[in-house]
Amino acid sequence: MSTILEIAKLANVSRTTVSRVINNSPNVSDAVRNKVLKVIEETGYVPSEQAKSLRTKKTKVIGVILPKISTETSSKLVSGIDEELAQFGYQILLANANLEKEKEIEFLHLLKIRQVDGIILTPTNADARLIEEVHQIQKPIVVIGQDIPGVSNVLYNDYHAARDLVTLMLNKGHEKIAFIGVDESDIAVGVMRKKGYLDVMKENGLCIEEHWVQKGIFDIDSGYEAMKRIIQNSKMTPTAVFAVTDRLAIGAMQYLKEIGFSIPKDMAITGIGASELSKYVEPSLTTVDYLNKEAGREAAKMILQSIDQEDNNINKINLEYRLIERNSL
Amino acid sequence: MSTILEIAKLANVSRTTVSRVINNSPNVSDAVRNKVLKVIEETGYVPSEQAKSLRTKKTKVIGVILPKISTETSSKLVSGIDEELAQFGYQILLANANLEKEKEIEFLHLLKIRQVDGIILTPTNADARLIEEVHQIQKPIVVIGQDIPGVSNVLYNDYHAARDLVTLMLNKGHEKIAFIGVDESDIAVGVMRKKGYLDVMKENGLCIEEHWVQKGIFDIDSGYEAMKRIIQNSKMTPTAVFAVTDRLAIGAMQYLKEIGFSIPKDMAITGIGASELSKYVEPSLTTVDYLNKEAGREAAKMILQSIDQEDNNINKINLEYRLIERNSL
DNA sequence: CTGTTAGCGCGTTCAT
DNA sequence: ATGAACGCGCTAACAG
Repeated sequence: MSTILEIAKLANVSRTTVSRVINNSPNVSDAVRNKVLKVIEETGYVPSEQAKSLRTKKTKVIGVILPKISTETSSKLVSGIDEELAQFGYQILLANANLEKEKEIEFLHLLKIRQVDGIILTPTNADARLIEEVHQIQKPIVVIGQDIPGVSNVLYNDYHAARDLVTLMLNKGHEKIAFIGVDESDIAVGVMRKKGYLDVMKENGLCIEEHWVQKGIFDIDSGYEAMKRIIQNSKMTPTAVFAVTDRLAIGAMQYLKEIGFSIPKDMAITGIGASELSKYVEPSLTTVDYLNKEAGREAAKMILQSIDQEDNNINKINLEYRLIERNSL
Repeated sequence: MSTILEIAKLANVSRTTVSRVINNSPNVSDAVRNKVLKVIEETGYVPSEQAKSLRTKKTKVIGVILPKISTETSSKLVSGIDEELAQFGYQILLANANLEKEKEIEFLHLLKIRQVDGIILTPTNADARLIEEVHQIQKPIVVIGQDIPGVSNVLYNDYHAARDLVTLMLNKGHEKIAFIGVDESDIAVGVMRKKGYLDVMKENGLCIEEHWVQKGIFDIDSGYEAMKRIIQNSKMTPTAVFAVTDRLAIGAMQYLKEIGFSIPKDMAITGIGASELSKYVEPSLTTVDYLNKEAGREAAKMILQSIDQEDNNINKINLEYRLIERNSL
């Protein structure tokens, strides 16, 4: 790896001039410019982004903290983020929290140390600890999916999506609707989607049997187990289930099929996420599409904006969602 | 962002001493050490990884170039890479080539100027241009999925997997077997899997009708279209199809279902990849699992090794694969 | 138009 | 055990 100084010597100019050539400064004579360019060409010299960053205080890198790296949601999100960032020469430094709350905070620090220009955080919780850390980061940051006060947010409309789905079930004639959720430290998925369910049920004077409300984690198996508990423990078997994610819903379907239930005749079912799977399972799953890629794009736009303008005005946007009616309901 | 100098002043010591404390040098008296640590604590000072890298020539960052970011394969791969790297404090700088050959090369350069400690490349081709660039990178590099001479490789056993699959079809009594592949600039998927198919057919004295061999890109729709062409143009309708990816296979299934074919009775079908989808489509798809996460892990191990040992010995490993027999055959 | 001088924030001899 | 001085590779004043 040659340095700018060597190029300068070889071209018989000062380092400054070489720097000017590299950065397309207009104040260089064509003769000198060509001479320098030629030397650069010959030596295969590439300037160190490293050293450059040290001076300019800009790294052109955005840190992205994901809850779990190998999920369809993350995948789409990153894809959207990258699409937007790439246009402006930014790259993504990945951090995988792997569903551990502590790691989210750890990475927040690590990314700061690495001098990233901005951070996009997708947390699975909205705990006080995290909120505090987010506030102390002193860097452009946008949080996806959890409403954290005082910072920019890209939010899914969890509450309304859940309401819409449950309402749809009601309209199809279901009254005994069970629920498969996740832990409530996750405000968006755990609390808001559940609230949507509870509110609609309440508003319609429908009562919910104790065992109808179950909790899983974010995978197919736990959906299977949750459904099993519903079937085995309920005094009155529900006619429909609302699962807060597609995977949970698909796990539930697995169990139902296993015990010989026909879907949606014996049991209707819905999920959230519009995963690719939801389209191809039998029967295809009624769900809502959160447009994750769009979310990623928006988050990227917001972070770039706050980097450019150096303003600290926070803004929140609520993403659209799309109800996809299919055959499981 | 405070600097090491400020800490030094506040603690009434030299920058050197602060540096020693940070790096756990033994040659510091406990009194001084505690004083410095206290100041660091109070100010919330964090050393700049940036500046540090400039001196040490190590960034603790590995660049990862992916063919396409939002695919299950990439997802698993990155997950495996990250799992391994995280243990040693390395992070991933992501680069999405988006199936454009030029971008793979572009990113190779970009990652180099960003001073990453190593590069993991997953190309979709093995063109001369790329090979040349890979050789000139002067950085630890490992290539996944394409056999590029002169560098370390993590390889899938494309040829044998294809052979196994086609042989399996033969054993089930099929003789008229069609093929859906991809472009042959992709040596691994395009050439080797096709060769596996052709060889087995030939060795068994089976002839292949012209229209039985079709090509798609890496998505479901193109599998649908390819299958359509096979059905519509073939003089003799095949009884089985071997698609080189699950998505292609699933697209083909879509078309077959649409025209009322029953799978596997009227037409058997197999894919490659063991995507989550393959498990849940109806009927479930016979495929081979390439253990992508494992591939990522291996690649990460190899890159770390060549960083540590500064040896340039290249090594190639062939990954195991697992045949998964399901109901589409 | 071009060069000189000064750092950016840190680690590392080499003295003391 | 501590500190002064130097340099990593680059950009940004300020002169000329």
